[in-house]
Amino acid sequence: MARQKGIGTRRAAGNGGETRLSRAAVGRFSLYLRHLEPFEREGVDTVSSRRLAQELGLTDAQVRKDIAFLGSLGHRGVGYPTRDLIAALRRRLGIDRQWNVAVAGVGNLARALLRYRGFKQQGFRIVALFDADPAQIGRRVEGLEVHAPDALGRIIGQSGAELALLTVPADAAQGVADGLVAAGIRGILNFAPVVLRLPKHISLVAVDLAIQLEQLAFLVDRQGKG
Amino acid sequence: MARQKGIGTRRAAGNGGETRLSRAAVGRFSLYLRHLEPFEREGVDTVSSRRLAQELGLTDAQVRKDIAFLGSLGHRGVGYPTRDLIAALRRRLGIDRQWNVAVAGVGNLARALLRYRGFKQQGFRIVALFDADPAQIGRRVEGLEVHAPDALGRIIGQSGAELALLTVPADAAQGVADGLVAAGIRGILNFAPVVLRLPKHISLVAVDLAIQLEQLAFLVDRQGKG
DNA sequence: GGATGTGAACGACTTCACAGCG
DNA sequence: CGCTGTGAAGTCGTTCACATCC
Repeated sequence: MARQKGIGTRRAAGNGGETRLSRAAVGRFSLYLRHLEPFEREGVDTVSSRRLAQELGLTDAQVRKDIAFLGSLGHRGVGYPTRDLIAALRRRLGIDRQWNVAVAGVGNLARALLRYRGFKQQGFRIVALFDADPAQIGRRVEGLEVHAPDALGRIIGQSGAELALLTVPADAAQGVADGLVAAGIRGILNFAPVVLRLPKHISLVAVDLAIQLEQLAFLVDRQGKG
Repeated sequence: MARQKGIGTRRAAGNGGETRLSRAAVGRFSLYLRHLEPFEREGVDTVSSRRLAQELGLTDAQVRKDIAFLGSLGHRGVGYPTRDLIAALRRRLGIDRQWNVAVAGVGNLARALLRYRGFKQQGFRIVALFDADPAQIGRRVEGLEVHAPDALGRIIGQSGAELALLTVPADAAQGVADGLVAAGIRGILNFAPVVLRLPKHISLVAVDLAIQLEQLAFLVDRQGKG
């Protein structure tokens, strides 16, 4: 609707060199990072694109293309220095520093996330909890006090949280998300099965568990047929 | 590696008409389905591609292309009948029947999934629980007994579970997955942060929470810069 | 008029294939 | 020789634009 008409979308000259960093590639960066971290501890100080590809189920060319976005840190005939590669990945992913995280909705999912060691390991620190249930407010979960929704603005500001995990019921999600945005949160990881409407400057990643399970059912169903 | 060389991968004739159903499209099917179900209850008996697109943040052309995979069930000048569209989506997703699901690893994440109403609503029924912790074995969670890992073969067979949710710690994941496969499971939804190696005939969907949070950090980081 | 269905254009991502260099 | 880095080719998915039909 209301897009451009005919010739329109011409870009600079030819196709140049610089391709943009694709979203899919960013997901693989996390994969590389997690896979490399044990290597560093085990003293594997060099890794080839072939090895990474095989162990992660990718092609070697793709691994090299991805890593090329981090700069020229490989050595021809040898491979990539594990240490440098990890550092470059962390920098590129924006996790070469600590991120403070708020959690809205303290149910089982939130508790699972609170105990998940992977977050802390990658520099994510959960600093604030919120729940609408009066029975939860004031209680402590994993050492953190649960706050009422009307404390969002104050507590988010104090805690320095920039990211939020949204684990409230579907019908409350949009309202709570709006509150988080008003409180100054910059990005939301949404677990509620609804499509959130947020201002453009707020980043959003959605994880929908029912959709994943449906995808699995589809694949199995398909496997059974042709 | 060890791929084909030159001419290789030729496909039937030209490019014909039939395009394959993309993975991304399947994910959107779930989205459409969830969005449409309330409409049916509210008596909205027709819906246009434009409306769906706007409410889900897509383009109308994409919605039409997706729905075209389900057959020609729209009426020009009118839209799609909600009821038919829902039925076609469920059939295509393979959820026009019940799926029995086993859960391996009864931690907080599993408990969250057990309570998640969206699963049951879409025809997924959790029928068996497993955990390696002796303190859990024999206890009941949400009405289901927790079984020891060595009962996998017997219980999976009895319960008729075809899908499994894998919510065990990373270092146990591959071993438990192998056990699930040996027990006759046909698809695994993996929450452990490892890349599983499975036989080709077993379907796999992976949900990695740390990766999602890292994506969010990347987006926020990027938004802050250029 | 209004909305579907769809070839064609477009753009994004992946793989190929090889030059370049340690 | 082995492995990286990268244009070029290929594949896949999305958007455009319009014929078509109620």
